Amino acid sequence: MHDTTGASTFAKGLHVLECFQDGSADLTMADISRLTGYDRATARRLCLTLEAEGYLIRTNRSFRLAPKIVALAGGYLASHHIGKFIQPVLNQLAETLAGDVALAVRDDTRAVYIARSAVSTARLSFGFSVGSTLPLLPTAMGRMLLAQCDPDRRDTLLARLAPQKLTPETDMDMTSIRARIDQASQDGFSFAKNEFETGTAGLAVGCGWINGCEAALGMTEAAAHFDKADVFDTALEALTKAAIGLKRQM
Amino acid sequence: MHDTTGASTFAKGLHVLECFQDGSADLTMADISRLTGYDRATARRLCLTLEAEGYLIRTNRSFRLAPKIVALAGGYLASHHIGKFIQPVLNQLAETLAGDVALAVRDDTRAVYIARSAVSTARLSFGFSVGSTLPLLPTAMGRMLLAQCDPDRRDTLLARLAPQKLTPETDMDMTSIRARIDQASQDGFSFAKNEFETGTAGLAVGCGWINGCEAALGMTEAAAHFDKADVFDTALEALTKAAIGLKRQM
DNA sequence: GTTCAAGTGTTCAAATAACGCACTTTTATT
DNA sequence: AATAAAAGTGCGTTATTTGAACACTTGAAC
Repeated sequence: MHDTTGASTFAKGLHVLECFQDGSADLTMADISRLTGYDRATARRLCLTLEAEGYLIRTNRSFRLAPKIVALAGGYLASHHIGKFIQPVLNQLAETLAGDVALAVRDDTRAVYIARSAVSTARLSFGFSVGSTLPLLPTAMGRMLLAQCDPDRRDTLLARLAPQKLTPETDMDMTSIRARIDQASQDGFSFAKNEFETGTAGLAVGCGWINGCEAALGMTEAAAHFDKADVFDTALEALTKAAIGLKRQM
Repeated sequence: MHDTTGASTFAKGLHVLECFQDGSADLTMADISRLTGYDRATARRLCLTLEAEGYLIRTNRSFRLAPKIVALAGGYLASHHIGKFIQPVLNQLAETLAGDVALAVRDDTRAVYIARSAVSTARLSFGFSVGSTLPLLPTAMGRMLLAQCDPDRRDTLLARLAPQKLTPETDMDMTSIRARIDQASQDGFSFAKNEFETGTAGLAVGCGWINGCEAALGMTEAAAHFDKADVFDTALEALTKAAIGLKRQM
């Protein structure tokens, strides 16, 4: 039975690469065989190919990602002018708000940071960087991204997603989450506090589409920071303005 | 003739992905077939697999990178604590120097930016981002990376590299370049001006190794900026101090 | 030092996935 | 309408991938 519309060996190899996605530093061939479910011999061939092609580095018996993968991501960032046009806007915004801001796009059921800026006086180092991912349901970013999807797409996605209790305050009720997304769609912004990580809050506004992917611009801060209404309003206004500037360039 | 120590189909697929590395926005299947030399049918199977796995997005007949590749790069960055520990140091440094700083590692014959920070008052937007690559020979970053290689590795690399005339001032003499690298190795820093891009200069210091890859910390500025000796000295000192702080965390 | 468990390397015949040609269809251009 | 370039399809051939079996290495425990 031939399926001439795909290369299954290649797909398997990509699955091996994806094992390293969540930052798990070191994986042995045996780990990868278990994670992917492929035979040990198969996992071995794929790992060796990745090593030969410069995507993995081996030390003793464990493999790690090589920086080559970052260069590939650079292709995405360059083709969308992230360095040249987007990043300066985010730097400006971070300084204005004296905080931590990021631009994210939706990749299937998660948000991916594609640019980020923070001032050194930021109260916390959240540990996010370009390439960091966030779940869609419990974050302002994620909800704003969902709010930007057309209704069909949004329904399809929501049907595939189930809330996970990340903190005591994570909203676990899909009806309620759906309502917040609808609200975000109307308001043009979304706010979430203590739902993803206790003590932190996020505020996000829509930012158009990047090559067909919904984009959102957001700010992450200590939860208490947004308590004063004027702080919230200032941030929202600055984000909104910046988003308009960004949309013009994409 | 079997070679059981590799998966050639997988390697071909990776080569297809690499076509998008240099920021070429859109490629058709025919483009990819030409670029890789693979039969059109082969290129098609690989492209469709990449699309199905979420790495490429198709619009009409052209493919572009999807943000998923950025999330994979995030795995590299997270496993090396770039967001949490390295980035804050770079932010601080960029503010101190009121400029554009970056941490790069060597990936074979090029430098890859793995973190970057700039203040919004920076005179120019150089257009670099995480994932941007630089040639090793005509840049301060690249020379500093080569300076950190052990002599054997350095020789092997230099034998594979040929200078390219990027500006009228690009040093094209390998003997001279080799001398500058030796100098960098002794001094602990490297400086290059107008060799990569007219009007810009770079200053870089060594920054240890990240998972076996040489790393360097550098600053990019308008060429004239470094003319005053005290500016140069201040920058060098700040870079050196920051590099020591970074090395402690890696 | 010995034992054991877990991981790794190697081989080979069988299975099957990939190949690439030839042909058709679609799309854009003139 | 005519043309060229790109994309999609089917299929016999080929060669790559597969996975079980066996051997080797490593490191921890005792």
